[in-house]
Order: sequence, then structure tokens, then C-alpha cells
Amino acid sequence: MYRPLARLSAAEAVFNAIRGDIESELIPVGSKLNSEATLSQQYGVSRSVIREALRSCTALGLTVTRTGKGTFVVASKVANDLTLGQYSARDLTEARPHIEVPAAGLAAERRTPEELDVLRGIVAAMATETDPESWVALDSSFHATIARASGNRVFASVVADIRDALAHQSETLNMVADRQHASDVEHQEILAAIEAGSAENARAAMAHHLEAVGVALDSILNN
Amino acid sequence: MYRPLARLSAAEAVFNAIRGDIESELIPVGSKLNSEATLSQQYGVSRSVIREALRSCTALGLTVTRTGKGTFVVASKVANDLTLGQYSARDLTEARPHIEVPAAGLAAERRTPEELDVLRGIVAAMATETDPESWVALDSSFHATIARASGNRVFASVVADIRDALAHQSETLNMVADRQHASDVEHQEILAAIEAGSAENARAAMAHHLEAVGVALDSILNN
DNA sequence: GCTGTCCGGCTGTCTGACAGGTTCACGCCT
DNA sequence: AGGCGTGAACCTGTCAGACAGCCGGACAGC
Repeated sequence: MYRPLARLSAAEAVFNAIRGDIESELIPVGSKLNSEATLSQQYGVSRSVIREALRSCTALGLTVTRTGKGTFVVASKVANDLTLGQYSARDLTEARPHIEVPAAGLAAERRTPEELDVLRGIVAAMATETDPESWVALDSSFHATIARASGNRVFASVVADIRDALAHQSETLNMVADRQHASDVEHQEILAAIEAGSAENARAAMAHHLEAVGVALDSILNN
Repeated sequence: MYRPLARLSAAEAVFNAIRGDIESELIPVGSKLNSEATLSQQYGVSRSVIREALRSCTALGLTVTRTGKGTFVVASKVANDLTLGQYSARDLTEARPHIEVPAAGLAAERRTPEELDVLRGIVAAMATETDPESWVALDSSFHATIARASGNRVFASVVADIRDALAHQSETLNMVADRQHASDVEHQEILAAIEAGSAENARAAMAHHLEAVGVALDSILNN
């Protein structure tokens, strides 16, 4: 009575199998999948098919693959903010300096006294904040406020988007513990430059800060 | 001042490029991508890399690939119900008969007079309904009511899930125009069997209905 | 004890090949 | 002339084998 639909391709079948194992947590988050060669033998298909299946898992954010090491499970289910979180950590880290550094320079020249007050308040609050999530929220405000203080609506809007995306990434939180104190110091330097009205120093301080953050994120992504 | 993150693999780079073209609607929805061999030449990489990149697009629901025909753009952005819409049209069509057919049989034996009234009302409404979306909603109610009438909470729950997922798929709507009248007739036959208390006839009528729907969906998926 | 080097394992990519699905035009038959 | 089958061209799906580059650990030398 029942006629099946078109056959699944081998790659789809393997993808379904692996995805099922991951979503059922049969393969727990954090663990390493078998090597492509091993999976190839296990499923009785060529390595090309395995790679395409893993590529699907990676596209859905279930796994990450690192050259020379293997493929690792990073989530047991598909994140539902795949749409909104359209920026990858790499995209963000790469783009930030190009936007936030010039924005900091403009902010040093154009900031109002009120904006300075806000920034001082944020920096002070961060120094005593111990909860990582709250600290990240303050960090977002700090950078967003500087972008607004640049007087350029494009910078303000883009930085707001970037901060929003960053706040939704687990790497951000993982990084806080190591970077919190260092970031506080760097923030103070940025603030000082903006207070002094030195665009050059503000750009340098912001560049230094983002560089350090980028390095930290990089090491987390490749550990 | 700025050190880039780890290089993107060729497959990731090509994926980003194609995804960008799709999301910017530079490659409009409905159009066909160049063949894998052609893309291979265009991007200067091997066909394997192209296939992995396209596999990523397909995993995100941006494209579908059909053997012997090519790869087609089906969405300009990643759907945000990738999580919820965890069932593919294929999954649904494949599973439905195994659940709804026995449920119809049980419903014929266990339905209450009140449930019969509800079903009659739905069938009557569908016969005069012209708006496709409203018709689909009634269709969902019809199948869900039968599942509830089976007296088996598992069937009721599963069918509700299935109907919910189906209602969110564009293929469902595309199919209505062609199938509406035929489905109305088939629904009447199912209702008649359930009214008569004939489990055998109810199963047969439901099986026939789902078979016809499956064929229609199949032709849409492979047109 | 520390360091540097080497090796085995793994991913990233390429090449070439063949099977099977799809389309279309050409030519044959009616 | 019109319908029909058939084959050629093109496309995706899969396979096997190969090699470069990255990574981790073992092992020898200082």
C-alpha cells in the first residue's frame, strides 16, 4: 500500500545517522567523532560521502572540524538563532577592528560630556562586577556607547549588531574569565584617551584591546 | 596591527561566496546554480570542494540538489524554524501512513458521537472553503481529530506534531490547488467508514488518501 | 630535565573514473 | 505530418587513490 519516496543519497543517510547520534546525545557534546577514514569503514562508504555528511553537521553548528585533529561535537541540537546569529565568531573578530577603531577615534573628538559620564559609569561598574554575564552586558554597553559617541549612525548601528551577535556566542562567555581584568585595564585606557580627546590614542587603545581579545578568542577556537 | 584568524578552507570560502550570492538574491530563489563542473572551474577548485560547499547550503535549507538536474535555490535566507521543523517533507510523508492508518482504524471503533459531529462539520466546511490556508487548517483538524478519536494519546500527540510540521512547509500549500477536490472526496470516504464503524474500511480509505497525497507531494518535490 | 626532531595519524584537496538520472533532438515508423 | 522511441550530452552520486600540511606524542640528544 505504501510506496516510499525517492531514496536517500548515501551522504544524506550518513548525515541522518550521525545527526541522530548527536541529537540523542549518544555521541555527547565535547567528544570527538571517529576519523573520516574510520567512519568510512564503519558506514561502508567512501571518505567523500563521510566528508559531505560531516559538512552538513558543521553547517548546522552541530560539529566543528579542525585540521589534523578531527571532528568534535559542539552542540546536541541545532541552534535556533542560526538566522540571527548570521555572523560567525571569525566574521565578527575580523570585522570589529575595522569598525570600532575608527569609531573610537571619532568618539574621542565628538563625545559629549553626558556620553563621557556614561562611559565612566560603565567602566566603574565593570571593575566590581563578578558575574560573567553581567560583565559581558556591561562590555557590550561600553562598546556600543563609544560607537554612538562617534556621532556616526552607521558605526552605532553596526556595532550594536556586532555586540548583539557576540553576546549570543558561548565563546564570549568562555573568554571572560581569562580576560576580565585585562579588559578592564584596556577599557580604562580607551576611556582615558576619549576623555583626553585624543583620537590617535583612542584608536591605538581600541586596536590594542581588540587585538588582545582576538588572540584570546582565537586560542579558544583552536584549543 | 591586525592579525587575521586561521585561514578559511577552500570549501568554506566557496560556501560563503555562494551563500552570499543567495542571501543577497544575486542568485534569485527558484533559479538553478551552475553545474558542479562549471562552478569548479569558476572558483578554481576541485569538484569535491564545490560539492561540500553545496552540501552546506543544502543543510541550511538554501538549496536542493536533484540527481541529473542540478542544484536549485529554494530560499534566500536560512529558515529560523530549522530547529522546530526538524522533520523533512520526506520524513513526514514516510511516517504518516504508519501512524494515521492504524489510528483511523481505531477511530472507527472508538469514536464518540461528539467526535463524529466534529468530523462531519470539518468535512462540510472543507467542501466550501476556497482559501488554501484555511483549507489546510481544516485538513489539519480533520486528521488531528481522527487521531484523538483513536483513543490513543500517542497517536493523538504524534499526529498533532506531524500536522504542525506539515502546516509550516510550503510544499503543503503548493499541493492544495491540485489536490483539494480529490482530498475532499477521500475525506468523505474516511468519514463514512468511521461513521459506519468499519475499521478495515477506515484503514483502507486513509491509506488510499495518504498514498494519493504522497504521490502528489513526490511529484512536487521532483518536478 | 628540557628541548628538538621525527613519525604516525588526521584533515584538506585534487584527479580520474564510472554508474545512473534527466533532457532534448533526431530520425524512424505509422 | 505527427507521434514515438532512442541515443547522445549533460548532470549528480559515489568511489579509489594520492599527496600536502597540520597536530600530537614519542624518543633521542643535550
